[in-house]
Amino acid sequence: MPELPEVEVLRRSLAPHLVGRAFRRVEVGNPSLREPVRPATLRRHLLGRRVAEVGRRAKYLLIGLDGESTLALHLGMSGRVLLTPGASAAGPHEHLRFFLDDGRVLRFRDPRRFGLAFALPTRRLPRDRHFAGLGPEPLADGFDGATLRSAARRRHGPVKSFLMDAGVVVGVGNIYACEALFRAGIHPRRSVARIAPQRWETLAASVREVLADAIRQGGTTLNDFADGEGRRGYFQVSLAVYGRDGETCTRCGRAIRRLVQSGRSTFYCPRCQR
DNA sequence: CGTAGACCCTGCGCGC
DNA sequence: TGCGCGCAGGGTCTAC
Repeated sequence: MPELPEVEVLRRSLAPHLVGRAFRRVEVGNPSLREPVRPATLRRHLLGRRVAEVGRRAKYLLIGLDGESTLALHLGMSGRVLLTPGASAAGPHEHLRFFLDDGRVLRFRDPRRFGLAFALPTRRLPRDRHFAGLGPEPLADGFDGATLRSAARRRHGPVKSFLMDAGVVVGVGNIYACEALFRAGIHPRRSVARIAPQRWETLAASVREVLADAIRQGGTTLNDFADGEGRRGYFQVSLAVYGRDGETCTRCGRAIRRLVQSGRSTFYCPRCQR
């Protein structure tokens, strides 16, 4: 479900409600996410602490507590985080519940259980194995064509897989990789060794633009994405290629095609993308 | 070293 | 209606 825009939309929806709140209780249902949830560790870091900030790194939601500890949540493919007014019963696949001092409950639901939830001292975060190998944030200052071009040195393979490599740039998943390549007019199978410097600039700009547009429109709700208060996104109506196999290209009218790269579907326009 | 494929898990929509 | 298949927004590990 979530790429960078969806996590960012979630972050923005949660921040005003979480900042200043304290954690009263932590309940763990099924602890077997991608890595086992450790209830005792969560409680040690969270209980009695107040939320100082709600941040994001790559596709991780980072809830900072009193500047000392951080709760990291990753939504995997099917994760959702919801803030509800009261302590109603756990819904299906609701694996975590965080009870706040204002009576509200932060709930983590994830049917496929590819998600993650862990807490750690904030100062250790940069060296933590989940974050240590991550590339730059595409929406931060300094991300440009040169960033991508230098990451592509001594590499080969298709540009689409390259864009989805979190060591190159974070937050770009299957939807936005397809959309950015369409905007840049680059064929997803093109080798990174055969992209001219100017086209790297175009691609970097396209990545930033498509992510920013998606955030502005509340993210992409293909199935069930919603922010912390249950509001759905509407960027899906702006998707130019993703999921549009066989439909016409909005720019040239040719049929959008689908192919498979590294086991993932890729959608592209055979005329607009070279 | 970098890259491709299998794999983790559940739910949904489709064709038969 | 029921069933099997393919597919799904992510990331990691292994084999080349």
